[in-house]
Amino acid sequence: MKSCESTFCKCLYFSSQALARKVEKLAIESWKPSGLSPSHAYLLLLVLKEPGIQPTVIGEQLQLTPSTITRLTEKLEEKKLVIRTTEGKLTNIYPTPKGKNMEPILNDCLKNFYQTYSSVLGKENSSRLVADMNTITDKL
Amino acid sequence: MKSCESTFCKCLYFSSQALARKVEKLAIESWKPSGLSPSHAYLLLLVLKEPGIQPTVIGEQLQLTPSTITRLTEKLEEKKLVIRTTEGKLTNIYPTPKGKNMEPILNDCLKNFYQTYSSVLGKENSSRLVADMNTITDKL
DNA sequence: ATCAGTTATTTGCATATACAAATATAATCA
DNA sequence: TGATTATATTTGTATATGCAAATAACTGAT
Repeated sequence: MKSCESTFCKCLYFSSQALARKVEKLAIESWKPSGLSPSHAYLLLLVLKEPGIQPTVIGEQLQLTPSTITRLTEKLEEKKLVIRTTEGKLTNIYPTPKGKNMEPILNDCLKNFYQTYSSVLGKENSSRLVADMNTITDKL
Repeated sequence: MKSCESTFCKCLYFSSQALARKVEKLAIESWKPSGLSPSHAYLLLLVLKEPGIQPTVIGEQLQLTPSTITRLTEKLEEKKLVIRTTEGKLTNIYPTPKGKNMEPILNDCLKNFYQTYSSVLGKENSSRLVADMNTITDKL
């Protein structure tokens, strides 16, 4: 499957959407062993790295809106991987023991994902691309 | 809003998702004058360029699945911008007169969108980025 | 101490998209 | 010709995500 060749399809809209979808597929594949979707997995990784982290902070890190974080967290809570404690207007999210046990497998998945795409694209290329995309995201 | 700075957030998954979301927002803004979402607008542009084009072909061009094309087309049909005619297993999609009238405004939106992002990023940069992203999408 | 404004989180609703299954048609080959 | 396989499209269902509004709590000025 080649990318679109017509004039107007060669634009940032398609390129970015199409790339994101392809990468998402790859990511879903990579995280299958954990039983989590990439977003859930990244959220859990973040909670493991910073136990007690708050939804807003997670949202900034993952570049997702607060409501999305709420939804993702709910699901992780259902699966008993994290717990939320609320005091005042703040909510803290902590990993449960079950969540902590996931750490090694999550790291494996992450490493796998990284290796898969960087072997396809080359380490240089892929990290340059990532850097470029981040720069541009910030600029827009 | 700066991009994520933790190690594992600096990966292709986040970069591509975040970029796609930002670009989508920009695109939504650009296409507002047409009253269509970017996907609908691009689909209509394609139908205007190739009247009678088939869903499968559109899907290849826009890099969306057939079912998504069906859904997008349905909405354009509701708005009386296109019509579908089915003979045998094939479906042809044609612009209606009302759809044809949209062409100038759609082209304006397209031009606007393009100019907005290339003025932010620089013409060189943005077309290189698009090219890179397409290459990588094809490789993955 | 109270009221206005600000911040953090959640909820209700809407959208875009995909996958898998269903349907319908066409093509091939024995 | 008839059976099987392949192709095109649609439908049912599920997911991720966002926006806007609702809650709830904190902050600061008077």
